[in-house]
Amino acid sequence: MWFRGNSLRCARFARPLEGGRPSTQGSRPPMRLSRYFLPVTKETPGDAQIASHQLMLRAGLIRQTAVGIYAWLPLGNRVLRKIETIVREEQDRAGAVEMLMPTIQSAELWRESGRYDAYGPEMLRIRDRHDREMLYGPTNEEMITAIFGASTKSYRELPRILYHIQWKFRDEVRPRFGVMRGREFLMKDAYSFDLDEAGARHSYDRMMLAYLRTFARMGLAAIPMQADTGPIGGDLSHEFIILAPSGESEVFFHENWEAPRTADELAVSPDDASALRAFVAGLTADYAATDEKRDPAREVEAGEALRTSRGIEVGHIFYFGTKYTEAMGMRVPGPDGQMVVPEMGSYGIGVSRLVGAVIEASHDANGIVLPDAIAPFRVALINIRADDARCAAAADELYRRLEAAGVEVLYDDRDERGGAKFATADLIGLPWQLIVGPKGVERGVVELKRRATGERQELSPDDALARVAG
RNA sequence: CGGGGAGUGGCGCAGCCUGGUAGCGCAUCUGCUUUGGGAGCAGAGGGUCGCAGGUUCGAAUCCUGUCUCCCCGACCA
Repeated sequence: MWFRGNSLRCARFARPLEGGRPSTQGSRPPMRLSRYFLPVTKETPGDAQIASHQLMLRAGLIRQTAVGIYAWLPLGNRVLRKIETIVREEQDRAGAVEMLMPTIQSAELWRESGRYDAYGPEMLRIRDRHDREMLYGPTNEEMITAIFGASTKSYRELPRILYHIQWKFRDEVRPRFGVMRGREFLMKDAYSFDLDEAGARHSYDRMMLAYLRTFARMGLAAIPMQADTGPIGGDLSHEFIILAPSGESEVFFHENWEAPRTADELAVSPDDASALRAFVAGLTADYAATDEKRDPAREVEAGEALRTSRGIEVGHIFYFGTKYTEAMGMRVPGPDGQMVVPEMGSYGIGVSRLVGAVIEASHDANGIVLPDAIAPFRVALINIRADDARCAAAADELYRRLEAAGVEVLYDDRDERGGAKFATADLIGLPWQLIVGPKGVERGVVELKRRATGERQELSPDDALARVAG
């Protein structure tokens, strides 16, 4: 049996390694390009159509393994994790509680809500060895309601917002655009449980704020737009759209939405329901709607300030009342002793989709231009003369100092020509390039280039470090 | 699911119509020269042409089946 061989291998690995290793190597991933796995290509792969997909393949972020299914290579994985971390921090800040539910679910759960038959062929259905019907979860409303409902015995345990960040699968008829419309995708989905509609609105506003902050931190202008609630049902719903020419849908909005908000502008406390309501109402006062939800009257009102664009959906929040709590039989005794069916909302962010969406919104002719907040490394350290001892020593020294200062650095120490290294650095789009060359070393300076603007300056190594660390 | 297209060294492609020693560019390896924006020259390695049948003296090429992938449409985070 395969597991016997496997356990034998495990046993071998369990033996202590001979000889010692420097502790830093054990605890830190290699960030020297000569030991990294970054398969970049000069030519554009034939099967990618849009810029972000082409660039993600060329820059060695992903590889497709089946239609709509991607492996995340080291650099892509780091971007994914950066985004995930921001999402998590803002969920936590909003008062949501993280958990983790499985990818595989039982059909029985979905029969309770009636969605097993309703969902259609987008659901990947599988059978286990006992011929039990299972599925690879496309979402988790049923599961969270079953779990949370089974252990919640009083109104005193409400409200709650629970979330997890987990892989989902939807068997799209036609996957395309790389990770932006894959079949397997990483998603943050949160579920709120409240005693009444007023409470549910507060939960909704908490998530609205968390979403605005999440996208603001990524440097994205993500616009909350009135949206259809889709097959999931409900009446209060916003899609978060970022603008990009290749977006999947047409959107209409007031020009005030064009400037990205900063997280500082969104510093209201999520716990004060009425203050938050007022704040969110103010923020969302300007018109913004997807194609299906256009409002001619408000567009006339916006007048000259009305803008239209293509957009990519990166998040969706909606309140849908008692649809699942009712179907799954969740009830708790309320303050007056009467049974109450909790009000729910659910809130998704397409984490893996965001990687593509950000790149779609931020690239140029030379490659990806990553926002600082989600860059896999902050600095590309480039020694343009690997054979020059003085350059190598200067670059090695900078590498050590950057790491010591806690700056995430990818050190291009490969035996390549300068041009190839510049091209790679531009392609992968790290925010800063720190360039060490013989001319500069001669004069005791290094060159610092900002990827987004192309702006370069010569600085002493000390000043360059300070600039990059700040 | 309907319509269209493609599978040929790691990547991008030609060859197929008209069957006869499998080619080009990039990448890789070796040597020399080069070294601030994907270097030059010389040499080398690497492909049972997606897979399975069939036709034929002979199949990348023709026929049948099958798998995989791409594009357009309807659908979706």
